[in-house]
Amino acid sequence: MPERGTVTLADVAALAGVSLATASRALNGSARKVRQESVDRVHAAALELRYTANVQAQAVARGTTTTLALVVGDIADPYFAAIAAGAIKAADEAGLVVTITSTGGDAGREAEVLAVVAGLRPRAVVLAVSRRLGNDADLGASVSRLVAAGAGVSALVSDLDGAVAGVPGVQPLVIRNLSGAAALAGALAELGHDSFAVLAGDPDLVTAHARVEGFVAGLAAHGLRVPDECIVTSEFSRDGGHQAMTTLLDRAASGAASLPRCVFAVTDLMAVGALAAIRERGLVPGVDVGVAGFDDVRMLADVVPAISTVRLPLEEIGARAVRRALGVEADGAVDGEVVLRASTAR
Amino acid sequence: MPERGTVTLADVAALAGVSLATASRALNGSARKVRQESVDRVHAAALELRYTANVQAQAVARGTTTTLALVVGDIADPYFAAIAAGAIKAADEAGLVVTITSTGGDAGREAEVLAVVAGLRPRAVVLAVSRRLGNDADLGASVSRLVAAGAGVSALVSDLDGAVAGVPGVQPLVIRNLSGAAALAGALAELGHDSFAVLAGDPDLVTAHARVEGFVAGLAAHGLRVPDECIVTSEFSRDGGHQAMTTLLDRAASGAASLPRCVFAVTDLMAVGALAAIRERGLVPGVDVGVAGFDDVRMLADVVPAISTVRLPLEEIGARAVRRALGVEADGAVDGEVVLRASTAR
DNA sequence: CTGAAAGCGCTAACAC
DNA sequence: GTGTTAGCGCTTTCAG
Repeated sequence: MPERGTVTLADVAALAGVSLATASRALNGSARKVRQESVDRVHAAALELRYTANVQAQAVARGTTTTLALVVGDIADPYFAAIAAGAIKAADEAGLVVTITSTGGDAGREAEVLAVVAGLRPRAVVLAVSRRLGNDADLGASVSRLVAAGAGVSALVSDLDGAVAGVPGVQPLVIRNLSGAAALAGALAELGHDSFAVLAGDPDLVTAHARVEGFVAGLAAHGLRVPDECIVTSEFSRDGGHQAMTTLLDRAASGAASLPRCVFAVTDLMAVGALAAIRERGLVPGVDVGVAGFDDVRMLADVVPAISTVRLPLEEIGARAVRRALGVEADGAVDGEVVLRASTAR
Repeated sequence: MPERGTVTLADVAALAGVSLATASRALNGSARKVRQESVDRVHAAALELRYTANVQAQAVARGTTTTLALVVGDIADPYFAAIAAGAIKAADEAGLVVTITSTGGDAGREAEVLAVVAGLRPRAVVLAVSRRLGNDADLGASVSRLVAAGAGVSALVSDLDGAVAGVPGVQPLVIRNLSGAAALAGALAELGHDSFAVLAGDPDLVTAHARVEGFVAGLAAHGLRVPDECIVTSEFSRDGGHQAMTTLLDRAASGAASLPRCVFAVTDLMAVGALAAIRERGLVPGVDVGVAGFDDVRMLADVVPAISTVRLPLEEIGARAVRRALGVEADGAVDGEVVLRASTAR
């Protein structure tokens, strides 16, 4: 029984009665031609032996891998999960296997993770991480090492693209958070909303920052503004949204300030938290105070009231990012689409 | 400038003035001892050259990889995403890189995907896919090939575990859907509910099937039963839940049957769909008709009314699955925990 | 403790 | 067309 440990190409070649080289050529479309009969014999042998080529060995021999590395902040986050889904699909279509590493949102781990990724010698890498303002230097360094090692790199960045976009060899896919948020602001203004607050999340996050900037700018274009004290920061999460909204509510309750009639949360998750906070005070979200989010997280479609938001084609973004990294996609920008729903009905 | 293309161990050895062998031994804890001075010189050289070992080459030489393959149904599904997150974390702790492949829920693609996975020669593989009743034979074949190739395999299965659990070398992690659903049924019965329906999802899915069975059995233990016509099948999705619930509602409206006062959806997503359907008819979910789900999807925590469910520690499940595949976890079963909330308040 | 050399499984010139 | 023979980058005996 030849079924012992692992079957190698040599085993197949032997069984087929051809040389290693011929077997290799028969099993994958090499440039060289192989007589049909040999091809058949080799295939038969491979099948009989249940041979599966060792990808690692092929990579070493060829000097190039079939791996696409995807680095995400947190795969459990629906935002990244959706991007990952799109990326996996596109990579699959390109015959690449996706390797996912997670930074856990920890900027410190980022360098470490990228070092591991570099060891993989991926054909391309897609970076879908939560960038923080400032610490772009080291990221830039790690990334240029990847590029030097031959990997095409695509990064998903916000409008405020820092280091990465500047590194040669990087094909950024920029998500236009700025203009998306501005468009949302405009739409809300046209709905007649005129008193706003922003649940800004973590101001150090590039994404959050850009959305706040965009929203404020969009409002300004309509002659409206958000008082500084109405831009409240918190964690970039459901609970952060809940907490920030509670702060606003508390302030109004104590008479320290009036309650804004419309609140923009920089992500749907925060918007959901805000909804809960509003409800806890006995107010009706969407009526007493409007709430808008960003991303259009699918899973939140049934939240009541339905959340007005800026829809981002997440899966498509993932797919386009891999295509960019592979160098087959020219367009490097993605726009969000404003979707008005019941949460800001007035 | 040595920074050209890729830096190899030979470059490092040369710069450090030692042999290839010594450099190799210095860079990773080989059994053999290396003089401290040499170690330092090698490390210095590696640092200077920005050397990163080629993982593939190491794999070929060592005959073993540092890859853990995770096969999921659909990474965009929060259920799988959570499992993936836990798996990635645990793999990371074991020094393994995770490769994710998605079957897209397509049983046909499964064999294909597993062939690719086999080529990766992963140290271990975790199968987190939606199994269908019946077609276990081929899966079993593919899996035993993986096992033969030296991979530890862990599969997440329901109580109704078919082929996989039987394949030698497989360390199944069984999720006790049956008893979880039974416990939920019991809890609802004790709450006083006495008229039930089940939104069964796709009856061919092992998971859905087990949950229905368990629920029915749990009810039976309390002397209650679900009329056959009240077990309605549909897609295993949010929309499926909506549609199935609508069917029930229609029936009641036409006087063909009375409306069950409590509905069990085999997954939270379906429960959400059911909530929406109930609301569309002007009824109040949680009051006019109770709804319970399964999984306790985190993202759905803010849905109103809060959904009673069976909580599954998804991330932990992912982590344990990799530990099982690695052979370091003995316990092969996971229990869900019944969580009663407003949706079944009565 | 260190180096030379033989692989690991496969590919790619380079001959025949 | 097909076989021979170098490698790919790294690990690991086996001698010093």
